[in-house]
Amino acid sequence: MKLEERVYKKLLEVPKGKVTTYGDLAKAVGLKNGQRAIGRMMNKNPYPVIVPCHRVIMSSGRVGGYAWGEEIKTNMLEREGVRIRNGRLANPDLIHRF
DNA sequence: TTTGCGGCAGGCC
DNA sequence: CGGCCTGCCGCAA
Repeated sequence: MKLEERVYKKLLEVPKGKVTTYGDLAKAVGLKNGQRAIGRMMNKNPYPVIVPCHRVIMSSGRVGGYAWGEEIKTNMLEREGVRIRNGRLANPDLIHRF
């Protein structure tokens, strides 16, 4: 199974209302410093909507980028119950742990 | 808080 | 097959 396959699968473990970070996701699949690689895979997400790539944010707490626009990403998160304040995650407890 | 540079998979020569 | 470039990051300075 390709790495990206594992990444998407891993991401499906993140429940609605919670998020994860690029770094954590990278490590979850065996990459020590593959945050950027993860972001790239998300960007080219072959399974839009099915894979909740909008639940992946930066370790700093900032929302991070999104192929369809950061606003869309933020709205989707808010709609799932993840509050965002000025581009930042309002509640750090919402970060899912693998 | 902003800046710079390291690190990684995948696609394209 | 090898090298170069890109891209939703991370962290130290």
